[in-house]
Amino acid sequence: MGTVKGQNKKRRVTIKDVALYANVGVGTVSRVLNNSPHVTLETKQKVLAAIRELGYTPNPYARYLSVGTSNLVTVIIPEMKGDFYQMLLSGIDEVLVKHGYSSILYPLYNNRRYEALKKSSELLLSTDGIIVDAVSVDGVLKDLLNHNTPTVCVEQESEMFDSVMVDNYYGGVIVGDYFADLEMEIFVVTHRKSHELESTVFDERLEGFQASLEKKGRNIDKIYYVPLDWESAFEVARRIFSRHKRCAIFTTTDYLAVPIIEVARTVGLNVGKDVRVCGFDDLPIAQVLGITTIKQPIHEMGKIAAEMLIKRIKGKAKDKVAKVILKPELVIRET
Amino acid sequence: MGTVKGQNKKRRVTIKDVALYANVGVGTVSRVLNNSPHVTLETKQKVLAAIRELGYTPNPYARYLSVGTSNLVTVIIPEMKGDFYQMLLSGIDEVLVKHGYSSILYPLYNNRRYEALKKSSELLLSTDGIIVDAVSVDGVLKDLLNHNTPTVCVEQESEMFDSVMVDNYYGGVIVGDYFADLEMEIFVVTHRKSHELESTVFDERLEGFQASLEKKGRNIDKIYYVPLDWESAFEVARRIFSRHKRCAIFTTTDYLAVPIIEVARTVGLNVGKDVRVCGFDDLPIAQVLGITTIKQPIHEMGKIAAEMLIKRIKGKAKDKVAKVILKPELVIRET
DNA sequence: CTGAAAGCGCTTACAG
DNA sequence: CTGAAAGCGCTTACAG
Repeated sequence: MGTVKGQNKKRRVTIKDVALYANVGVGTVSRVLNNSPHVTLETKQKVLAAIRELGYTPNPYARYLSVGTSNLVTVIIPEMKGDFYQMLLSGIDEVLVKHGYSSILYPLYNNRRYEALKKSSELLLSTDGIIVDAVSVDGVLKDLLNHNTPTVCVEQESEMFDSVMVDNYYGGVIVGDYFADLEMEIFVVTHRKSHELESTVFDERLEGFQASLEKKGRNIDKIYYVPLDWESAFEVARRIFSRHKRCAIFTTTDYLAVPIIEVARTVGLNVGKDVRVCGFDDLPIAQVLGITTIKQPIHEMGKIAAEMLIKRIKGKAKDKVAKVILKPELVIRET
Repeated sequence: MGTVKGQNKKRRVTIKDVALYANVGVGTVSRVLNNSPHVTLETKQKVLAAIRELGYTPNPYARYLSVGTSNLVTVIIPEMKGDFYQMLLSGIDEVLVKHGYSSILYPLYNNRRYEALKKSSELLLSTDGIIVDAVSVDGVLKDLLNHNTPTVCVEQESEMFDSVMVDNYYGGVIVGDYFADLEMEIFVVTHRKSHELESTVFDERLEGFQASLEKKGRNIDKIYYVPLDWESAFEVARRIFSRHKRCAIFTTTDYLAVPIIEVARTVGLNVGKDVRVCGFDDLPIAQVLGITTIKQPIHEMGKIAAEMLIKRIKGKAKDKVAKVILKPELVIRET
């Protein structure tokens, strides 16, 4: 079965081997591989048999080189904890799949992964398109992104690429308007962008909140900055409730609201009355725990991003950079 | 800059253009691209300048075709919620990066993504190696995986590939031994594998638990099956504690323990006394909430998987399929 | 319907 | 140190 040519190194079986084995030209093999209608059933079966016998698998890189398209889209996200990214990605996938594309994920949740991306950026970023959530395309990713490959940004603005985002500042304003009338101390639990891979959305939400409060003659009594994990949020929550039995807390994401509520309830406070909590995002968990929050259309945002990208890929987009800004809204629940 | 040859379609600038522009051969351009030491500083700078002027970016697919290696490893996981995968991936990355590889992630959290994987499997799975967590390689992925590309399995056994996992059955046994002495009703909250993309670890843990209990003459009073999300776990928790004020609950992952404890505490039960809860995994959240649990070395498991894979890639592994089974251990905390 | 051949954009011995 | 050329494994007009 096919003379091994001299060396005993395993040589990959190629389309040529198949052609030889099936007694046809490589073009014909390629045609059955690509389901071309212009092949006799007979030859087709001959080729298929050869493929099976030889255990042939096509080399996609060669194909790509030839046709110049991978049907792959790279999605870059800053981390993968929580429900947010799964929701976003499912929106993206919904439209991508419809157009025959698949997505690969690249979470940039620490510096090591950033370094790895830089090293292998070429292959990872040479897909047909790129969607970047939160991680700054005009900043850290600037030198990695190729201006010629279609790119769209989510949760951030960009001078170079299309973008879709929720008006985070405005979301903060809504919460401020809501909290301003409450006769209690006002705290914020948020995450401050601490290194360049992180998102700025939390800061924007905080700014809007602050501005709205000021306008109404109130101010934030204290801001607690925490890393984006529950361990830290739990600690802060314990600290808060050991001193304060009555307060309103704005957590700039529902993710951080969960521990706050857990601790408040554990120490016996009446959440919704003595303690008021407002989150952001409207993650599934917010519905379960009855968290008052700012709803943003995550799934929708993913769909829009993918649609913008497809447009760019197909060359149907305008030259000008497009920008879609979605409005968030307040959802009042028990907390 | 550079005459457009006839048509006005944007043609990608290639190594040839650079060579022409810099007045050198393509081989030389390639050499500076790959940091070959055999280039004069002078020509190197000439080439670099040309690259900059022309805005050249190399085509990685062509490179791959030529050298036959991508330095990329594909990691397939069943979902991305919770801390587990980030821990696993960081273990994998730690050793991968050391060897010059980068990882791309493919979460298979729903059927659409599975279909997309099938469609684009060639490119996605033609990296230098593959690590598959939980999703059955001998089952659903069987026809997608190429026997020639190095592959290692995590959290599952395989007849074809190397694997590393924790002894989940034994972990269940430990919990059983621990619960058998408790004089209260025994419940289980777990997830049952409901479609083929999901993991079987929960079932294995449950089996071990059941076996151990039986041996000691006890049995599970009720098993609650839930989807792997908090929404459902919260519901079940409310159901349980509306009827039972005293019980021991084994949740087959810490992830499911969180809502249980939250609800128990909310309704005023003394968790650790009236209500006992034991989780599985020892996720960070388990430490924060003081959850008694079965600790499994997730990060370590990732490292081992990557090391096995590297061995296969370098051809240094034995022919026989390797299997590493790690032992879990009980960590007693407040609950 | 099918084969021979050119081409995709790189890398890498091989000469010089 | 550097250039010309072969080769990586496909696809796709072009003839037939």
